[in-house]
Amino acid sequence: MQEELKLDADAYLPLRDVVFHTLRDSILKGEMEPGERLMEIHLAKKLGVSRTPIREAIRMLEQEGLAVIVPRRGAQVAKMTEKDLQDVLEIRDALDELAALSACKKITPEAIQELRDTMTSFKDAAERGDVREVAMVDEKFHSIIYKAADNPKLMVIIRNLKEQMYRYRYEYVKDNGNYRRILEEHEEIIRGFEKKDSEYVKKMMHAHLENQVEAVRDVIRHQED
Amino acid sequence: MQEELKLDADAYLPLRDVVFHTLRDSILKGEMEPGERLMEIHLAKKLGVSRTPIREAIRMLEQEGLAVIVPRRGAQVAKMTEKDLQDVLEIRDALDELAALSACKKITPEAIQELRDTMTSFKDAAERGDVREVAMVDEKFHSIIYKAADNPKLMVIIRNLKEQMYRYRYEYVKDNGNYRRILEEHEEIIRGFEKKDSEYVKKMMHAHLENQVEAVRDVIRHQED
DNA sequence: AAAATGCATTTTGTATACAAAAGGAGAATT
DNA sequence: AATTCTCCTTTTGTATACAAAATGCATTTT
Repeated sequence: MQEELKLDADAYLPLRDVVFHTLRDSILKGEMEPGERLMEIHLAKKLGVSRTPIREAIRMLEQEGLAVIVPRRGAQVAKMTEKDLQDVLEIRDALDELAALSACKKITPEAIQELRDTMTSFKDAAERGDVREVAMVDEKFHSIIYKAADNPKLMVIIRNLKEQMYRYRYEYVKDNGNYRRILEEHEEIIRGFEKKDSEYVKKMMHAHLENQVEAVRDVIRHQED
Repeated sequence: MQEELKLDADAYLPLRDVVFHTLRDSILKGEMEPGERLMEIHLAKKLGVSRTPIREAIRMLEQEGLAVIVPRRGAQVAKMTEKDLQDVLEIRDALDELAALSACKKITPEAIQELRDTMTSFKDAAERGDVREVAMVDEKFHSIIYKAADNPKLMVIIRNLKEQMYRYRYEYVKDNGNYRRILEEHEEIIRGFEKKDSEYVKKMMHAHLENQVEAVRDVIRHQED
């Protein structure tokens, strides 16, 4: 009796969440382009639900910075200028530094081992040329650090910022030439954690982000509006 | 004909915004306490509108971190533990540093003069014992810096974080003993801007925030749950 | 007495209806 | 030809109705 209690905890999901995830993925994958209008009735018909959950999902998207709502005029997929992106990256830089410093103080040997494990997965995926996997492992590496920083609110903010850049980031990890560099930087960061050398970690984390900055900037610069 | 076009631009405000502001003020003023339930029908009757704008307002409050929604169970005014507050302050510290550094690079002589002007207003208000005015002027001082940093997204995030602390901050400025210290710190920060000395500004800004941290921590520590 | 069950009530989730504003196309005016 | 005006369509804002889940309480059961 005791074992089968725990049947799928998220069997029920409010429609607004389903719609939210659907639209969010669409936007992040680039299926819906920046500037594209999000019309309630249209989306409602397309997804087979009423306007209510659509409206709520759109508001959730706005909260994530993925949609912009103008009263009485509806919502559209958020556009980003190069300046916007630069602004976001500046904030991420500051917050990743904070996360790294906090993590440096609090990180456990187990978490450091986890970081090492991701390195192995990263190498594997890189050798296999599995781009999606590489991206996920990279993501995981940083998640471990955020978790070690032990500041949930910080995590939420960083996740939000990342999401806003996500659309423009795709290209970066694709570029195989970067794998080696990323790997080395991760290595350095781990070393910093082991030595509990805050200043070192800080410097390495900035350098690590700096490369992404460059890459993303290229992507956005070459896109046509 | 030309002149009377521009009659009050915000004559029309969606009800959701009106409700949002009403509830937000209630929460910030402490009229609605942390943990208090936000029930749709109840609020709708109380404010004389339907559930729809109430729901949307509640979702906006969640976005600001002032409410917490649990699906199928409704929303309540967000509670904050000391740890939560500490986390928020940590982030604010990092972002205020960023803002100050950016501002230091970009600030104009005019903006510096504006900062000086707020000093005068601050002294005035302090002498008159006008607590509300003191708080507003202090707010303005920092707003000038955020504006000079020229990063709208940063501004939004900081405003959000401030809002989450607001309820717990009231007591701080009330304490007259702090006026002098605040004034001196502002003075130092301005000096840093004038010298374009990033490191100095950074140090002063941290010190400035540190005092708030202490004060707010006291407040939350002495509150009963 | 404690735990489990069932029922009534409350509350949220979703759909739908109607009102009001915005947008666009074509006719009328200059 | 350009501008204004009017009407029609589209779209959002708000209210309301109904369904489904959660909650609380009394009752039953152990």
